[in-house]
Amino acid sequence: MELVAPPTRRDRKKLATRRALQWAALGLVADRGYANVTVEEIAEAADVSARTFFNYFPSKEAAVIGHDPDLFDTLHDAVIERPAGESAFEAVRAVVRVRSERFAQEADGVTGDPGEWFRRMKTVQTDPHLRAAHAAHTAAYERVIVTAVAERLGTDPEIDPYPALLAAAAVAASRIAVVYWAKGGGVGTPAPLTDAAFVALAGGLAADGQLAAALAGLRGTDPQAGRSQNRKEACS
Amino acid sequence: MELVAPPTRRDRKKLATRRALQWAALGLVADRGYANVTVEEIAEAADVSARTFFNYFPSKEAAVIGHDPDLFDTLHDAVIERPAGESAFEAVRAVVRVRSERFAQEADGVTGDPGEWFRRMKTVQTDPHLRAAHAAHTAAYERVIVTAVAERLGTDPEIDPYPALLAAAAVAASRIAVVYWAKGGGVGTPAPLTDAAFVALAGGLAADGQLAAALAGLRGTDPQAGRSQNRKEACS
DNA sequence: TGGAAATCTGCGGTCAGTGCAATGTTATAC
DNA sequence: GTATAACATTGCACTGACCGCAGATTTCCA
Repeated sequence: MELVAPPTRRDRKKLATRRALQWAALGLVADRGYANVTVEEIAEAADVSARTFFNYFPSKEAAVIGHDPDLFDTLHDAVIERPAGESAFEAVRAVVRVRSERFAQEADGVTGDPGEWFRRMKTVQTDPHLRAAHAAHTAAYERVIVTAVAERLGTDPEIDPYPALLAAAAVAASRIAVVYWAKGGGVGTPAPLTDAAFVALAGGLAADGQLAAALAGLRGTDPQAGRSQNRKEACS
Repeated sequence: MELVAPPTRRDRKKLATRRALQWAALGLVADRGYANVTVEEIAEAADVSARTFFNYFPSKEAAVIGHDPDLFDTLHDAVIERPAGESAFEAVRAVVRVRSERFAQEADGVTGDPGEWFRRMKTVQTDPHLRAAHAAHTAAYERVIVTAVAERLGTDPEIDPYPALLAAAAVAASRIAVVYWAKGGGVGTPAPLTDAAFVALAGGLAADGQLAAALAGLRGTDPQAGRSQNRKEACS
């Protein structure tokens, strides 16, 4: 009853194994830290052999991060296929916004436990090794946007820096919005924060005055976040 | 005759070994690709044991990327110690600008061969593994700026997203400026490009009109860059 | 000149990641 | 329903990154 091709039993098993590995990897790492979990243990928890693990993910990092093999192609196409009337800026904003929303949906979706999901996300942002892996992933994301924007504009990204700047701003806005959305407890969707970050970045970071509204939007979404810490504080 | 402490023989040897390892790593990787160079070969080329390699660098990547252990502390302090009259925006811009310039100076400095230096930089930007490592390094750079800005402003970066946005924009501007400066052959310093990227990012990405001047600045610096490619072109 | 301290190195070990070949499982043709 | 092709799983053996340790060597300083 699917749209394109009914997924066969093989496909279903494959997807299940993939999810099991990913979920096991995240869980174990959240419990014990990235360095204290072996691939063998992850595979064990998902009830497959260690060798099979590497048939699904190219590295231990990839399983924890949750690398979707054709996400990037999808994003590329999404930028290209936005209405021709839209500026590149609008097209990228729309695509990134949708991506943030879909990402947030996973918090509820994968299991019925958003709290567990947030715990694991926090791990990814905390562990040094995983932070590095995530940064690499984000950079790849950005590269996809660069080439898509250049293609859309018909310019050569090797010469025209505009696609690079736009992609950097867009990906940064998305990334920061999701982080602060999660810090605020993950209420609703990060889309308004994404928009606010876009406004802040693209509308003029320097003009502190005109920035206030956008930042108020970013801050205001998490009313329960304690302000006890909102004082000067050195962080080592 | 140094300012703080006369470097002892030990220090000099240590620095020399460090540089030798780094230069050997970059050279071998530029020749044969990251995956086709072993730590043992790098150590061999620098005339130390493989075990000693890991006394200098925590990983193979670090040697190629050229991780300076206390660069981040320096940058943190630089942001803090900018004149109190400056806005955070101006302070960060100044620090990032200086950093870009200093980075560019290495092109001539390390050896008398800037061409060789550019060849190796290109490798870092081309090889997937090194791109990932570089992205991770850049993310760490950005984190340092975030905490420094927050400290300077006396806000908590966990709550106030402004430091994160500013740092992201600054680091992105710096990174893109250096890349396009290098693509243009590395004439002069990347500082004007950094400024232009700052203007583009901070002054309003969306307003295509007002952006034209900044981008013209970015493009115009490499007059010899062939415009034969400056046509529509899909990049797979 | 004689230690004290830092550095270099070899050794043994763990674990990530890969190619290969055997085995098991699912899909398909008849 | 069975044969067979296609694909997935697994074990095995191997390379190479990386670390802790302990002994040898070099550099420093009194």
